Amino acid sequence: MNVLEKARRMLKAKAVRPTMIRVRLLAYLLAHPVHPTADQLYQALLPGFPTLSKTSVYNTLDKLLEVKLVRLITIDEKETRYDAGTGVHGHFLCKHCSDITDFAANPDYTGCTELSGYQIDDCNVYLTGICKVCLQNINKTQKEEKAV
Amino acid sequence: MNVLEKARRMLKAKAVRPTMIRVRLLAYLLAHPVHPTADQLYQALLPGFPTLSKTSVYNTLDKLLEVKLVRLITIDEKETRYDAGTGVHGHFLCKHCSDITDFAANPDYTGCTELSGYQIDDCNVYLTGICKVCLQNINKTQKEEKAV
DNA sequence: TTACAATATTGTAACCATTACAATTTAATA
DNA sequence: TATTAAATTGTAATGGTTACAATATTGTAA
Repeated sequence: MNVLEKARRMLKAKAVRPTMIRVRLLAYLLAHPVHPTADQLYQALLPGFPTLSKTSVYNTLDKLLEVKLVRLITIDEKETRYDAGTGVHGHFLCKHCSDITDFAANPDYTGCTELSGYQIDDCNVYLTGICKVCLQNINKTQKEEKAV
Repeated sequence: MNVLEKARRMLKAKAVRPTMIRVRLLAYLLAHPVHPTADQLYQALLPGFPTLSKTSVYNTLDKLLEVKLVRLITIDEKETRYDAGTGVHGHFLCKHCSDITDFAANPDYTGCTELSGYQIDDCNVYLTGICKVCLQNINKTQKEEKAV
């Protein structure tokens, strides 16, 4: 089953009309788990969908958020990112290359005294730092500078 | 020691000039751990500091962030909030009343395979849901509606 | 199929938090 | 006091997001 069909079924399962935009946008998110911004989604879908408007991207994302097929990621305060990845997982933002890496995280705060009696609907774990690749590049550069 | 003096000492310890704005803003954050927005800080400080400008609030926050006396909270994608609370703790956002509650959280992801070799500098845990008080109000309202 | 109503999409303009920048003020040092 | 660096301010711009009205599309029923 290709990703378009998969997206179509996911939408139907949530009783959301599987319109062109919705299917394509969800399919893109499923096929490209890189947490794109709204603008990146717009730019990516535009070639295959020339009548697409930015507003429609936002409308579509709102609808997908509403039925929880998509999650918001606010790890970067500059712009919101979107993720169709299911299941709880954390996000690591590299301050050097701005890439976001997923990692396994399923924290349990039900026993937390401060939150006793609270209804917890959603959980996001955001880490920031420097990723492996950037660390290696930085080390390499420093050695070269020393050598000079 | 009052909170202004405490703020002054914290700034000196970080080698940041304890200017009027910085001392007052940090003191306000220490005394009001409610995670205000930049605009809320501006409105709160303005009466006691009529020449204050919005830009200065942002500049001051940037400086305090730089020396890590303040943390960013991006749990709400609409606007950034600021927190002078020290130590790792999580934030719970009530979707009903928009209040943010702190809770103890000190997750350890150093053993996480996906992040092996990564340098982790900062950690934020964001939960959303409905707080105790709002849950009780909702229940009360529902009972009253049933009674009618 | 056709007509109608509901829903979805689009373009434009507005909104608003944040930032850029240049001018002014304040503070530190000699 | 003079000099210089740092801090503060006001204005204008930036840019992601949203409001809204017009248009297009879809689903349903006759």
